[in-house]
Amino acid sequence: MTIKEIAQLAGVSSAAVSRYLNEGYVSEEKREKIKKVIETTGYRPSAQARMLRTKKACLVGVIVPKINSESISRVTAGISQVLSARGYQMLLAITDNYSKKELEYIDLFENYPVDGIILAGTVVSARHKKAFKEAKVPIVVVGQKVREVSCVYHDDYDAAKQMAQYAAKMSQKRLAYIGVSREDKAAGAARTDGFFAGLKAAGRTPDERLYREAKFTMESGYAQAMDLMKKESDIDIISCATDTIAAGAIEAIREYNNDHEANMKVTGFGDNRFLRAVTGGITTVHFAYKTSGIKSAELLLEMTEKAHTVPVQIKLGYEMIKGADQ
Amino acid sequence: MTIKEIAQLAGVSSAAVSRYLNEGYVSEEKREKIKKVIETTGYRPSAQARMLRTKKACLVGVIVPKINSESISRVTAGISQVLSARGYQMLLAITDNYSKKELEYIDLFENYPVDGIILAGTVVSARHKKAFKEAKVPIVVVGQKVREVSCVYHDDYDAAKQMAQYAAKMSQKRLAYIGVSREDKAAGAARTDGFFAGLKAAGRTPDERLYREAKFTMESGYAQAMDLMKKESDIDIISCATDTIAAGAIEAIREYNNDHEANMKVTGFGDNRFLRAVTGGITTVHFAYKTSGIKSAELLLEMTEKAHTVPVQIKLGYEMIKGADQ
DNA sequence: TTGTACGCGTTATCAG
DNA sequence: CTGATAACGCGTACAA
Repeated sequence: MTIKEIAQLAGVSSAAVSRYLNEGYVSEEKREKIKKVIETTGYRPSAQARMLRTKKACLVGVIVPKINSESISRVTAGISQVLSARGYQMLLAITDNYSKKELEYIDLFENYPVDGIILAGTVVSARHKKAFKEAKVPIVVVGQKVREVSCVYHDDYDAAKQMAQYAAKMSQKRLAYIGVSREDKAAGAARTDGFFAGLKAAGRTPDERLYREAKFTMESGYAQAMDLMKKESDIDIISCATDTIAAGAIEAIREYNNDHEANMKVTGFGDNRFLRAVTGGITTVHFAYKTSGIKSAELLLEMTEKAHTVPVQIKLGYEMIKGADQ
Repeated sequence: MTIKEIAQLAGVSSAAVSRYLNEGYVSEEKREKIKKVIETTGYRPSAQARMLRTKKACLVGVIVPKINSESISRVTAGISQVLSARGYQMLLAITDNYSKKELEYIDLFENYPVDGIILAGTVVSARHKKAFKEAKVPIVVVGQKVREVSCVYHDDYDAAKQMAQYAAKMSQKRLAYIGVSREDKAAGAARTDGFFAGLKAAGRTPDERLYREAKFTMESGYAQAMDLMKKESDIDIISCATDTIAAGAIEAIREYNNDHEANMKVTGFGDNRFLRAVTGGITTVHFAYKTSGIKSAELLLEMTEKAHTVPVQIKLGYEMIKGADQ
């Protein structure tokens, strides 16, 4: 079904049909005819052809490191909500944590073309920044603070600082921290720095022997927590950079103590609902992930419409969630 | 940057550039020239224009009820893996469990047009079946058994039957089941029927007072488990239709017993990794969700390429996961 | 208000 | 092997 066929069936020109579908400017009489034909044929204009002509794709590319993660899926849900409400479609790309793929997808989407790109960033390298600068379409980074383009991020530093102070109060003995690579400025550098700043503010001296670095997986959290317990003694709190890592740590603690009650607490980041329900709640930080998805999508659409030039940085707050064990 | 400009810069025709980019059929001399120009300009052909011309979008529409769910995100990860390996992009639509939106998106995607649609189905109504029959592009349903189109689904009935027999062995007293709406043939009807069949096979008489129906959320699982404990006594096992519901039940049990050790066990479906790590593992069923995503994408691409006509039904097996508590 | 004609960036055809 | 040229389906100046 093309617009021409519809025009023929309705006995009008294709331009009239096009106008009927878009602006207006068509007499009541023809409007009726066209309407009838469209309804009986179930005609729907081709989005492709329209895009080619109008240069407006109503399409946004979303690049995420992985989809099987609560934080990311909440961000994605927020993005999707805004996009679909505004008639946009979402082209989703999953990079499996390959930084290189992020660049490939930015390139691919740019030339697709999409109207804009939302990147749920992990590591922002120099090559990323170059790509941001040269980008032909608006880009919004969510989850990381970036100077080159607009971004929506969380206050990781302050959250971690406050968390450390909480944890210091809870701890009678030694306090360990399992972080992630500093390459990730948000979950890595900011949380680690904030955490150690919090420790100092609480009058504690950070101890390198009590610091471990994990990947973003439960397995890795499990391994690092095990390592801590085997090599160090008198730890009563293991603070983790994510709830996923915390889940691994909980598993490790249970196993290390042969299912007996252990005198060891775990804290996390992210307020994973599953974890909260099942454990009764550990001390963690609630970040408004869905909100950051919503904000980033709104920001992006605004940029596509108004041709912004000045990058905007939006910092979202957080909420400490006290554990049931505290 | 258009193909014409590239052609001009390289001193060849646009057709030559097109051939260079696709099939071949271009002399070594010109090939060099074109290559150089493309590299210096960073030209990338417009996917839009290509689609319009070739009627091949290299685009697959994926419709899911929600993204913030482990099973769905695993399915999606599988789909994405296959699609990106084969050079396809994924257009993701989230329906928020509105069955009506599924139909809208099918319609939208069909006229987009996309090369095919994967529907992570929940409730398959008569209108769905009508849409399947009238579809102009291949459709694969994942997670539900459907006769009208190809599908990839899990053996929910047998899994539930076996689960009931396990649960019956574990139970000394009364055994409750929290299911979901029968409108969902897979997680609802099949699991419920299988479960009761398993109970009978184990020599138990199903008791309606011990059956509850929940939504697909922790909150709902929590509420139904609470209701069970308040109204019925001597329950020692609560089997749940999903791990998410099971998580809610675990929370309810903990709260009902004021954090004291309860003599009550929970089973689930889905083998949620988070739940396994944190609880030490409840008895559950592992479904190969990622595999079903992979299979459905492979099936769909095969259909787009070979113009299949006969629907294929793929049933995937399952694996019982014994709980640590058993 | 209406229809004609052109162009968006590609690929496919066909004559050279 | 190559280069004009005609589509693909739509939106829109422009003339009527």
